[in-house]
Amino acid sequence: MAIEQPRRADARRNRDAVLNAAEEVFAEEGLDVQTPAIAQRAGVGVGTVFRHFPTKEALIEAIGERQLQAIVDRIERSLTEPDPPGAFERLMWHFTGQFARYRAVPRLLANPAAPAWAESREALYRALSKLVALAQDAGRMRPDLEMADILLLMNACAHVADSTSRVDPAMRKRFMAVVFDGLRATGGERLPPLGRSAQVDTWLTVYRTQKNLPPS
Amino acid sequence: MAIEQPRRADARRNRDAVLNAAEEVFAEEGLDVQTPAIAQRAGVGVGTVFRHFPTKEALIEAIGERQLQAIVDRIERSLTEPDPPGAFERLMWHFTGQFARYRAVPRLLANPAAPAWAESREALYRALSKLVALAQDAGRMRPDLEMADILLLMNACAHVADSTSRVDPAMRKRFMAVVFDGLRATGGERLPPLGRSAQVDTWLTVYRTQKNLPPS
DNA sequence: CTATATACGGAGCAGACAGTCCGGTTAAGG
DNA sequence: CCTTAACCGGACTGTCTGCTCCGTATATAG
Repeated sequence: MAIEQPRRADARRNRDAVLNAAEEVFAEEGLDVQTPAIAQRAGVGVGTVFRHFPTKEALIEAIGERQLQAIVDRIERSLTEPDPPGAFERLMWHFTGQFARYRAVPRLLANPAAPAWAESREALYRALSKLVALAQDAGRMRPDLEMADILLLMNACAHVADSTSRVDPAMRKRFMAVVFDGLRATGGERLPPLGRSAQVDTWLTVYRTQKNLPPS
Repeated sequence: MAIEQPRRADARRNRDAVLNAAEEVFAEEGLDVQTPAIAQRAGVGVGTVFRHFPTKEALIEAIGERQLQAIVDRIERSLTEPDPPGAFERLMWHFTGQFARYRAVPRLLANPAAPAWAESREALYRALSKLVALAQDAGRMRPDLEMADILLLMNACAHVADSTSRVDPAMRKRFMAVVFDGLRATGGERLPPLGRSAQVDTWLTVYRTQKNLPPS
Protein backbone atom coordinates (compact mmCIF):
# COMPACT_ATOMS: atom_id res chain seq x y z
CA MET A 1 0.00 0.00 0.00
CA ALA A 2 2.45 2.59 1.24
CA ILE A 3 5.91 1.76 -0.17
CA GLU A 4 6.51 -0.76 -2.94
CA GLN A 5 9.05 -3.17 -1.58
CA PRO A 6 11.61 -4.16 -4.24
CA ARG A 7 10.59 -7.76 -4.82
CA ARG A 8 11.38 -10.34 -7.37
CA ALA A 9 9.72 -9.78 -10.71
CA ASP A 10 7.66 -12.99 -10.61
CA ALA A 11 6.32 -12.11 -7.17
CA ARG A 12 5.04 -8.75 -8.36
CA ARG A 13 3.57 -10.32 -11.47
CA ASN A 14 1.77 -12.98 -9.47
CA ARG A 15 0.42 -10.48 -6.98
CA ASP A 16 -1.15 -8.51 -9.78
CA ALA A 17 -2.46 -11.64 -11.44
CA VAL A 18 -4.13 -12.70 -8.20
CA LEU A 19 -5.65 -9.29 -7.69
CA ASN A 20 -7.07 -9.16 -11.21
CA ALA A 21 -8.28 -12.73 -11.12
CA ALA A 22 -9.98 -12.20 -7.77
CA GLU A 23 -11.68 -9.07 -9.03
CA GLU A 24 -13.10 -10.93 -12.00
CA VAL A 25 -14.12 -14.03 -10.12
CA PHE A 26 -15.74 -12.10 -7.28
CA ALA A 27 -17.63 -10.07 -9.84
CA GLU A 28 -18.89 -13.13 -11.62
CA GLU A 29 -19.54 -15.50 -8.77
CA GLY A 30 -19.84 -13.39 -5.67
CA LEU A 31 -17.67 -13.21 -2.57
CA ASP A 32 -18.29 -16.81 -1.63
CA VAL A 33 -15.99 -18.35 -4.21
CA GLN A 34 -13.27 -20.55 -2.85
CA THR A 35 -9.65 -19.66 -3.02
CA PRO A 36 -8.71 -22.42 -5.48
CA ALA A 37 -11.01 -20.85 -8.08
CA ILE A 38 -9.16 -17.56 -7.76
CA ALA A 39 -5.78 -19.25 -7.81
CA GLN A 40 -6.68 -21.20 -10.93
CA ARG A 41 -7.88 -18.12 -12.77
CA ALA A 42 -4.66 -16.37 -11.83
CA GLY A 43 -2.62 -19.37 -12.94
CA VAL A 44 -0.98 -19.86 -9.55
CA GLY A 45 -1.36 -22.15 -6.54
CA VAL A 46 -3.41 -21.39 -3.44
CA GLY A 47 -0.21 -20.99 -1.46
CA THR A 48 0.71 -18.04 -3.61
CA VAL A 49 -2.61 -16.36 -3.03
CA PHE A 50 -2.22 -16.62 0.72
CA ARG A 51 1.39 -15.48 0.65
CA HIS A 52 0.43 -12.19 -0.93
CA PHE A 53 -2.79 -11.76 1.04
CA PRO A 54 -2.61 -13.29 4.50
CA THR A 55 -6.36 -13.93 4.62
CA LYS A 56 -9.15 -14.00 2.15
CA GLU A 57 -10.56 -10.94 3.88
CA ALA A 58 -7.35 -9.07 3.15
CA LEU A 59 -7.73 -9.86 -0.53
CA ILE A 60 -11.29 -8.63 -0.47
CA GLU A 61 -10.17 -5.44 1.22
CA ALA A 62 -7.46 -4.84 -1.35
CA ILE A 63 -9.98 -5.06 -4.16
CA GLY A 64 -12.47 -3.00 -2.22
CA GLU A 65 -10.01 -0.18 -1.95
CA ARG A 66 -9.55 -0.12 -5.71
CA GLN A 67 -13.28 0.03 -6.20
CA LEU A 68 -13.81 2.67 -3.58
CA GLN A 69 -11.16 4.86 -5.12
CA ALA A 70 -12.77 4.51 -8.54
CA ILE A 71 -16.07 5.58 -7.07
CA VAL A 72 -14.61 8.63 -5.40
CA ASP A 73 -13.00 9.63 -8.68
CA ARG A 74 -16.31 9.25 -10.44
CA ILE A 75 -18.10 11.46 -7.91
CA GLU A 76 -15.48 14.14 -8.15
CA ARG A 77 -15.85 14.12 -11.92
CA SER A 78 -19.60 14.53 -11.44
CA LEU A 79 -19.00 17.69 -9.44
CA THR A 80 -17.70 19.45 -12.53
CA GLU A 81 -20.71 18.62 -14.68
CA PRO A 82 -22.95 21.57 -15.56
CA ASP A 83 -26.23 20.03 -14.39
CA PRO A 84 -25.93 18.86 -10.75
CA PRO A 85 -29.32 17.14 -10.33
CA GLY A 86 -28.84 15.34 -13.63
CA ALA A 87 -25.29 14.53 -12.61
CA PHE A 88 -26.54 13.00 -9.38
CA GLU A 89 -28.99 10.77 -11.20
CA ARG A 90 -26.43 9.72 -13.77
CA LEU A 91 -24.07 8.96 -10.93
CA MET A 92 -26.57 6.74 -9.16
CA TRP A 93 -27.32 5.04 -12.45
CA HIS A 94 -23.63 4.43 -13.00
CA PHE A 95 -23.10 2.99 -9.55
CA THR A 96 -26.04 0.67 -9.64
CA GLY A 97 -24.85 -0.50 -13.02
CA GLN A 98 -21.49 -1.26 -11.47
CA PHE A 99 -23.13 -3.06 -8.59
CA ALA A 100 -25.24 -5.10 -10.96
CA ARG A 101 -22.13 -6.27 -12.74
CA TYR A 102 -19.96 -6.55 -9.69
CA ARG A 103 -22.28 -7.77 -7.00
CA ALA A 104 -19.68 -7.62 -4.30
CA VAL A 105 -18.98 -3.89 -4.37
CA PRO A 106 -21.46 -2.84 -1.70
CA ARG A 107 -20.20 -5.38 0.74
CA LEU A 108 -16.67 -4.46 -0.10
CA LEU A 109 -17.34 -0.84 0.64
CA ALA A 110 -19.06 -1.78 3.84
CA ASN A 111 -16.15 -3.34 5.63
CA PRO A 112 -15.66 -1.16 8.68
CA ALA A 113 -12.57 -3.06 9.74
CA ALA A 114 -10.41 -1.66 6.98
CA PRO A 115 -8.62 1.33 8.46
CA ALA A 116 -6.89 2.05 5.17
CA TRP A 117 -10.25 3.07 3.80
CA ALA A 118 -11.16 5.66 6.37
CA GLU A 119 -9.61 8.32 4.19
CA SER A 120 -11.23 7.24 0.94
CA ARG A 121 -14.55 6.92 2.67
CA GLU A 122 -14.26 10.41 4.05
CA ALA A 123 -13.48 11.65 0.56
CA LEU A 124 -16.54 9.88 -0.80
CA TYR A 125 -18.69 11.38 1.91
CA ARG A 126 -17.42 14.90 1.27
CA ALA A 127 -17.73 14.72 -2.50
CA LEU A 128 -21.21 13.24 -2.38
CA SER A 129 -22.33 15.86 0.15
CA LYS A 130 -21.27 18.57 -2.24
CA LEU A 131 -23.10 17.00 -5.14
CA VAL A 132 -26.27 16.59 -3.11
CA ALA A 133 -26.07 20.19 -1.91
CA LEU A 134 -25.72 21.37 -5.49
CA ALA A 135 -28.75 19.37 -6.55
CA GLN A 136 -30.74 20.75 -3.64
CA ASP A 137 -29.73 24.33 -4.37
CA ALA A 138 -30.85 23.83 -7.93
CA GLY A 139 -34.27 23.05 -6.46
CA ARG A 140 -34.52 19.62 -8.01
CA MET A 141 -33.98 17.67 -4.86
CA ARG A 142 -36.02 18.02 -1.69
CA PRO A 143 -33.98 20.00 0.85
CA ASP A 144 -34.94 17.94 3.88
CA LEU A 145 -32.83 15.00 2.71
CA GLU A 146 -29.62 14.48 4.62
CA MET A 147 -26.59 12.40 3.82
CA ALA A 148 -27.83 9.51 5.94
CA ASP A 149 -30.90 9.35 3.71
CA ILE A 150 -28.84 9.44 0.56
CA LEU A 151 -26.52 6.72 1.76
CA LEU A 152 -29.43 4.53 2.75
CA LEU A 153 -30.96 5.13 -0.64
CA MET A 154 -27.73 4.13 -2.34
CA ASN A 155 -27.73 1.02 -0.23
CA ALA A 156 -31.25 0.18 -1.33
CA CYS A 157 -30.45 0.86 -4.97
CA ALA A 158 -27.39 -1.33 -4.75
CA HIS A 159 -29.51 -4.10 -3.36
CA VAL A 160 -32.06 -3.74 -6.13
CA ALA A 161 -29.36 -3.62 -8.77
CA ASP A 162 -27.95 -6.82 -7.40
CA SER A 163 -31.37 -8.47 -7.23
CA THR A 164 -32.40 -7.58 -10.74
CA SER A 165 -29.05 -7.96 -12.45
CA ARG A 166 -29.59 -11.47 -13.70
CA VAL A 167 -33.30 -11.22 -14.22
CA ASP A 168 -34.44 -8.12 -15.98
CA PRO A 169 -32.26 -5.02 -16.00
CA ALA A 170 -35.27 -2.96 -17.04
CA MET A 171 -36.71 -3.41 -13.57
CA ARG A 172 -33.82 -1.51 -12.08
CA LYS A 173 -34.62 1.44 -14.29
CA ARG A 174 -38.25 1.40 -13.21
CA PHE A 175 -37.33 1.19 -9.56
CA MET A 176 -34.95 4.08 -9.80
CA ALA A 177 -37.47 6.17 -11.69
CA VAL A 178 -39.80 5.85 -8.73
CA VAL A 179 -37.04 6.67 -6.28
CA PHE A 180 -35.89 9.70 -8.24
CA ASP A 181 -39.43 11.00 -8.31
CA GLY A 182 -39.49 10.57 -4.56
CA LEU A 183 -36.24 12.48 -4.20
CA ARG A 184 -37.70 15.34 -6.16
CA ALA A 185 -41.12 15.39 -4.49
CA THR A 186 -41.80 18.26 -2.14
CA GLY A 187 -45.53 17.74 -1.69
CA GLY A 188 -45.36 15.17 1.10
CA GLU A 189 -44.60 15.71 4.75
CA ARG A 190 -41.32 17.31 5.63
CA LEU A 191 -38.65 15.10 7.18
CA PRO A 192 -37.28 16.42 10.47
CA PRO A 193 -33.56 17.21 10.72
CA LEU A 194 -31.36 14.42 12.00
CA GLY A 195 -28.90 14.61 14.87
CA ARG A 196 -25.24 14.59 14.07
CA SER A 197 -24.68 11.04 15.20
CA ALA A 198 -27.14 9.56 12.73
CA GLN A 199 -25.43 11.54 10.01
CA VAL A 200 -22.05 10.06 10.66
CA ASP A 201 -22.97 6.57 11.69
CA THR A 202 -25.43 5.48 9.08
CA TRP A 203 -23.02 4.60 6.36
CA LEU A 204 -21.08 2.15 8.43
CA THR A 205 -23.73 0.85 10.73
CA VAL A 206 -26.17 0.07 8.01
CA TYR A 207 -23.71 -2.39 6.65
CA ARG A 208 -22.31 -3.60 9.89
CA THR A 209 -25.77 -4.79 10.78
CA GLN A 210 -25.89 -6.91 7.68
CA LYS A 211 -22.84 -8.79 8.72
CA ASN A 212 -24.18 -9.40 12.21
CA LEU A 213 -21.18 -7.87 13.89
CA PRO A 214 -21.31 -6.62 17.47
CA PRO A 215 -22.25 -2.92 17.68
CA SER A 216 -18.87 -2.00 19.15
CA MET B 1 -48.95 -30.54 6.20
CA ALA B 2 -52.00 -32.29 4.75
CA ILE B 3 -53.20 -34.87 7.29
CA GLU B 4 -52.15 -34.88 10.93
CA GLN B 5 -50.76 -38.34 11.58
CA PRO B 6 -51.85 -39.64 15.00
CA ARG B 7 -48.54 -39.49 16.82
CA ARG B 8 -47.49 -39.78 20.37
CA ALA B 9 -48.37 -36.80 22.50
CA ASP B 10 -44.77 -35.94 23.39
CA ALA B 11 -43.81 -35.97 19.72
CA ARG B 12 -46.48 -33.44 18.83
CA ARG B 13 -45.52 -31.29 21.79
CA ASN B 14 -41.87 -31.34 20.84
CA ARG B 15 -42.61 -30.53 17.23
CA ASP B 16 -44.47 -27.44 18.27
CA ALA B 17 -41.77 -26.48 20.74
CA VAL B 18 -39.13 -26.73 18.02
CA LEU B 19 -41.19 -24.68 15.63
CA ASN B 20 -41.79 -21.92 18.15
CA ALA B 21 -38.20 -21.93 19.35
CA ALA B 22 -36.87 -21.76 15.82
CA GLU B 23 -39.18 -18.88 15.00
CA GLU B 24 -37.90 -16.90 17.97
CA VAL B 25 -34.26 -17.72 17.49
CA PHE B 26 -34.29 -17.03 13.76
CA ALA B 27 -35.99 -13.73 14.47
CA GLU B 28 -33.41 -12.74 17.03
CA GLU B 29 -30.24 -14.07 15.50
CA GLY B 30 -30.92 -14.56 11.84
CA LEU B 31 -31.06 -17.70 9.77
CA ASP B 32 -27.44 -18.61 10.42
CA VAL B 33 -27.94 -19.88 13.94
CA GLN B 34 -26.84 -23.43 14.52
CA THR B 35 -29.23 -26.20 15.29
CA PRO B 36 -28.08 -26.71 18.89
CA ALA B 37 -29.23 -23.19 19.73
CA ILE B 38 -32.70 -23.98 18.48
CA ALA B 39 -32.75 -27.33 20.23
CA GLN B 40 -31.71 -25.78 23.52
CA ARG B 41 -34.37 -23.09 23.34
CA ALA B 42 -36.95 -25.76 22.63
CA GLY B 43 -35.65 -27.87 25.50
CA VAL B 44 -34.88 -30.87 23.29
CA GLY B 45 -31.84 -32.49 21.71
CA VAL B 46 -30.63 -31.84 18.16
CA GLY B 47 -31.70 -35.30 17.18
CA THR B 48 -35.29 -34.36 17.91
CA VAL B 49 -35.06 -31.28 15.75
CA PHE B 50 -33.86 -33.29 12.78
CA ARG B 51 -36.38 -36.04 13.30
CA HIS B 52 -39.25 -33.63 12.89
CA PHE B 53 -37.62 -31.60 10.14
CA PRO B 54 -35.33 -33.68 7.93
CA THR B 55 -33.12 -30.70 7.10
CA LYS B 56 -32.60 -27.25 8.45
CA GLU B 57 -34.07 -25.94 5.23
CA ALA B 58 -37.28 -27.85 5.89
CA LEU B 59 -37.58 -26.16 9.25
CA ILE B 60 -37.07 -22.79 7.66
CA GLU B 61 -39.74 -23.59 5.10
CA ALA B 62 -42.21 -24.63 7.75
CA ILE B 63 -41.81 -21.33 9.54
CA GLY B 64 -41.91 -19.47 6.28
CA GLU B 65 -45.29 -20.89 5.48
CA ARG B 66 -46.69 -19.64 8.76
CA GLN B 67 -45.34 -16.19 8.08
CA LEU B 68 -46.59 -16.13 4.53
CA GLN B 69 -50.06 -17.09 5.64
CA ALA B 70 -50.07 -14.32 8.24
CA ILE B 71 -49.08 -11.83 5.56
CA VAL B 72 -51.83 -12.94 3.22
CA ASP B 73 -54.35 -12.58 6.03
CA ARG B 74 -53.10 -9.09 6.74
CA ILE B 75 -53.42 -8.05 3.11
CA GLU B 76 -56.93 -9.38 2.89
CA ARG B 77 -57.86 -7.44 5.97
CA SER B 78 -56.42 -4.33 4.33
CA LEU B 79 -58.78 -4.78 1.42
CA THR B 80 -61.74 -4.01 3.63
CA GLU B 81 -60.34 -0.75 4.96
CA PRO B 82 -62.14 2.40 3.77
CA ASP B 83 -59.05 4.25 2.51
CA PRO B 84 -57.11 2.06 0.02
CA PRO B 85 -54.04 4.24 -0.55
CA GLY B 86 -53.67 4.76 3.18
CA ALA B 87 -54.24 1.06 3.68
CA PHE B 88 -51.46 0.27 1.25
CA GLU B 89 -49.02 2.50 3.07
CA ARG B 90 -50.01 1.15 6.45
CA LEU B 91 -49.57 -2.34 5.05
CA MET B 92 -46.07 -1.63 3.82
CA TRP B 93 -45.24 -0.04 7.13
CA HIS B 94 -46.54 -3.10 8.94
CA PHE B 95 -44.53 -5.49 6.79
CA THR B 96 -41.28 -3.64 7.05
CA GLY B 97 -41.81 -3.49 10.79
CA GLN B 98 -42.20 -7.24 10.78
CA PHE B 99 -39.10 -7.64 8.65
CA ALA B 100 -37.15 -5.41 10.97
CA ARG B 101 -38.05 -7.60 13.91
CA TYR B 102 -37.88 -10.88 12.04
CA ARG B 103 -35.02 -10.43 9.66
CA ALA B 104 -35.50 -13.77 8.03
CA VAL B 105 -38.97 -13.26 6.62
CA PRO B 106 -38.00 -12.01 3.19
CA ARG B 107 -35.65 -14.89 2.61
CA LEU B 108 -38.24 -17.26 3.92
CA LEU B 109 -40.81 -15.99 1.49
CA ALA B 110 -38.30 -16.22 -1.30
CA ASN B 111 -37.75 -19.92 -1.30
CA PRO B 112 -38.95 -21.07 -4.70
CA ALA B 113 -38.35 -24.71 -3.86
CA ALA B 114 -41.31 -24.93 -1.52
CA PRO B 115 -44.20 -26.22 -3.60
CA ALA B 116 -46.55 -26.05 -0.63
CA TRP B 117 -46.34 -22.31 -0.89
CA ALA B 118 -47.42 -21.91 -4.46
CA GLU B 119 -50.99 -21.48 -3.32
CA SER B 120 -50.31 -18.98 -0.56
CA ARG B 121 -48.06 -17.02 -2.86
CA GLU B 122 -50.77 -16.86 -5.48
CA ALA B 123 -53.18 -15.63 -2.83
CA LEU B 124 -50.72 -12.94 -1.79
CA TYR B 125 -50.26 -11.87 -5.37
CA ARG B 126 -54.00 -11.65 -6.01
CA ALA B 127 -54.80 -9.78 -2.81
CA LEU B 128 -51.97 -7.31 -3.26
CA SER B 129 -52.98 -6.71 -6.87
CA LYS B 130 -56.45 -5.77 -5.75
CA LEU B 131 -55.16 -3.37 -3.11
CA VAL B 132 -52.82 -1.70 -5.58
CA ALA B 133 -55.60 -1.36 -8.13
CA LEU B 134 -57.79 0.27 -5.50
CA ALA B 135 -55.08 2.73 -4.60
CA GLN B 136 -54.50 3.54 -8.25
CA ASP B 137 -58.21 4.03 -8.91
CA ALA B 138 -58.33 6.42 -5.99
CA GLY B 139 -55.75 8.46 -7.87
CA ARG B 140 -53.17 8.37 -5.12
CA MET B 141 -50.81 5.94 -6.79
CA ARG B 142 -49.31 6.37 -10.24
CA PRO B 143 -51.14 4.11 -12.67
CA ASP B 144 -48.09 2.99 -14.61
CA LEU B 145 -46.85 0.85 -11.72
CA GLU B 146 -47.29 -2.87 -12.18
CA MET B 147 -47.09 -5.71 -9.72
CA ALA B 148 -43.48 -6.41 -10.60
CA ASP B 149 -42.62 -2.88 -9.52
CA ILE B 150 -44.53 -3.22 -6.29
CA LEU B 151 -42.89 -6.50 -5.44
CA LEU B 152 -39.46 -5.10 -6.16
CA LEU B 153 -40.28 -2.14 -3.98
CA MET B 154 -41.36 -4.42 -1.17
CA ASN B 155 -38.11 -6.26 -1.58
CA ALA B 156 -36.15 -3.02 -1.30
CA CYS B 157 -38.14 -1.89 1.73
CA ALA B 158 -37.60 -5.22 3.40
CA HIS B 159 -33.89 -4.84 2.82
CA VAL B 160 -33.86 -1.35 4.28
CA ALA B 161 -35.95 -2.43 7.24
CA ASP B 162 -33.45 -5.16 7.91
CA SER B 163 -30.49 -2.82 7.52
CA THR B 164 -31.81 -0.13 9.79
CA SER B 165 -33.50 -2.31 12.38
CA ARG B 166 -30.66 -2.34 14.86
CA VAL B 167 -29.33 1.09 14.13
CA ASP B 168 -31.96 3.76 13.88
CA PRO B 169 -35.58 2.81 13.16
CA ALA B 170 -36.29 6.42 12.25
CA MET B 171 -34.25 5.96 9.09
CA ARG B 172 -36.71 3.40 7.83
CA LYS B 173 -39.50 5.92 8.18
CA ARG B 174 -37.55 8.51 6.23
CA PHE B 175 -36.71 6.07 3.48
CA MET B 176 -40.29 4.99 3.11
CA ALA B 177 -41.50 8.56 3.06
CA VAL B 178 -39.33 9.14 0.01
CA VAL B 179 -40.53 5.95 -1.63
CA PHE B 180 -44.18 6.73 -0.98
CA ASP B 181 -43.75 10.15 -2.50
CA GLY B 182 -42.26 8.42 -5.52
CA LEU B 183 -45.21 6.06 -5.72
CA ARG B 184 -47.57 9.00 -5.73
CA ALA B 185 -45.62 11.18 -8.16
CA THR B 186 -47.06 11.57 -11.62
CA GLY B 187 -44.82 14.36 -12.84
CA GLY B 188 -41.91 12.25 -14.01
CA GLU B 189 -41.66 10.17 -17.14
CA ARG B 190 -44.21 7.47 -17.65
CA LEU B 191 -43.06 3.88 -17.24
CA PRO B 192 -43.84 1.64 -20.21
CA PRO B 193 -46.08 -1.41 -19.71
CA LEU B 194 -44.31 -4.65 -18.93
CA GLY B 195 -44.73 -7.95 -20.72
CA ARG B 196 -46.59 -10.69 -18.97
CA SER B 197 -43.47 -12.71 -18.22
CA ALA B 198 -41.87 -9.97 -16.18
CA GLN B 199 -45.08 -9.66 -14.23
CA VAL B 200 -45.14 -13.25 -13.17
CA ASP B 201 -41.47 -13.96 -12.79
CA THR B 202 -40.19 -11.05 -10.81
CA TRP B 203 -41.34 -12.15 -7.42
CA LEU B 204 -39.51 -15.41 -7.52
CA THR B 205 -36.56 -14.58 -9.66
CA VAL B 206 -35.60 -11.55 -7.69
CA TYR B 207 -35.00 -13.76 -4.74
CA ARG B 208 -33.64 -16.73 -6.57
CA THR B 209 -30.86 -14.50 -7.76
CA GLN B 210 -29.95 -13.61 -4.23
CA LYS B 211 -29.36 -17.19 -3.40
CA ASN B 212 -27.21 -17.79 -6.47
CA LEU B 213 -29.34 -20.62 -7.67
CA PRO B 214 -29.34 -21.83 -11.27
CA PRO B 215 -32.02 -20.13 -13.39
CA SER B 216 -33.85 -23.43 -13.93
C1' DC C 1 -49.04 -54.02 34.94
C1' DT C 2 -46.48 -55.38 30.96
C1' DA C 3 -44.90 -55.31 26.37
C1' DT C 4 -43.39 -52.85 22.67
C1' DA C 5 -43.49 -49.46 19.19
C1' DT C 6 -42.34 -44.87 19.24
C1' DA C 7 -39.54 -41.10 20.47
C1' DC C 8 -35.52 -38.95 22.77
C1' DG C 9 -30.55 -37.16 23.51
C1' DG C 10 -26.24 -35.87 22.31
C1' DA C 11 -21.69 -37.90 21.07
C1' DG C 12 -19.76 -38.38 16.85
C1' DC C 13 -19.41 -38.50 11.61
C1' DA C 14 -18.63 -36.38 7.01
C1' DG C 15 -18.00 -32.70 3.95
C1' DA C 16 -16.54 -28.12 3.09
C1' DC C 17 -13.42 -24.55 3.39
C1' DA C 18 -9.78 -21.12 5.16
C1' DG C 19 -5.18 -21.25 5.88
C1' DT C 20 -0.15 -23.81 6.55
C1' DC C 21 4.16 -26.07 5.37
C1' DC C 22 7.91 -27.78 3.03
C1' DG C 23 10.36 -29.91 -0.90
C1' DG C 24 11.20 -28.24 -5.33
C1' DT C 25 12.01 -24.18 -8.57
C1' DT C 26 13.69 -19.82 -10.28
C1' DA C 27 15.15 -14.96 -10.46
C1' DA C 28 19.08 -12.22 -10.13
C1' DG C 29 23.62 -10.67 -8.16
C1' DG C 30 28.52 -11.84 -8.45
C1' DC D 1 27.84 -19.97 -14.95
C1' DC D 2 26.97 -20.61 -10.08
C1' DT D 3 24.99 -19.63 -5.68
C1' DT D 4 21.40 -18.72 -2.87
C1' DA D 5 17.67 -16.17 -1.11
C1' DA D 6 13.19 -15.54 -2.58
C1' DC D 7 9.37 -17.68 -4.30
C1' DC D 8 6.13 -21.34 -5.89
C1' DG D 9 2.62 -25.32 -5.77
C1' DG D 10 -0.62 -28.05 -3.81
C1' DA D 11 -1.12 -31.86 -0.40
C1' DC D 12 -2.40 -31.45 4.16
C1' DT D 13 -4.38 -29.67 8.75
C1' DG D 14 -7.70 -27.60 11.89
C1' DT D 15 -12.20 -26.14 12.46
C1' DC D 16 -16.84 -25.42 11.87
C1' DT D 17 -21.51 -27.16 10.93
C1' DG D 18 -25.29 -29.89 9.13
C1' DC D 19 -26.80 -34.25 10.03
C1' DT D 20 -26.80 -39.43 11.73
C1' DC D 21 -26.92 -43.29 14.86
C1' DC D 22 -28.00 -46.06 18.53
C1' DG D 23 -28.51 -46.98 23.44
C1' DT D 24 -31.95 -45.26 26.68
C1' DA D 25 -36.49 -43.61 28.06
C1' DT D 26 -41.49 -43.36 27.82
C1' DA D 27 -46.28 -43.17 26.00
C1' DT D 28 -49.93 -46.19 25.18
C1' DA D 29 -52.52 -50.45 23.88
C1' DG D 30 -54.10 -54.69 25.70
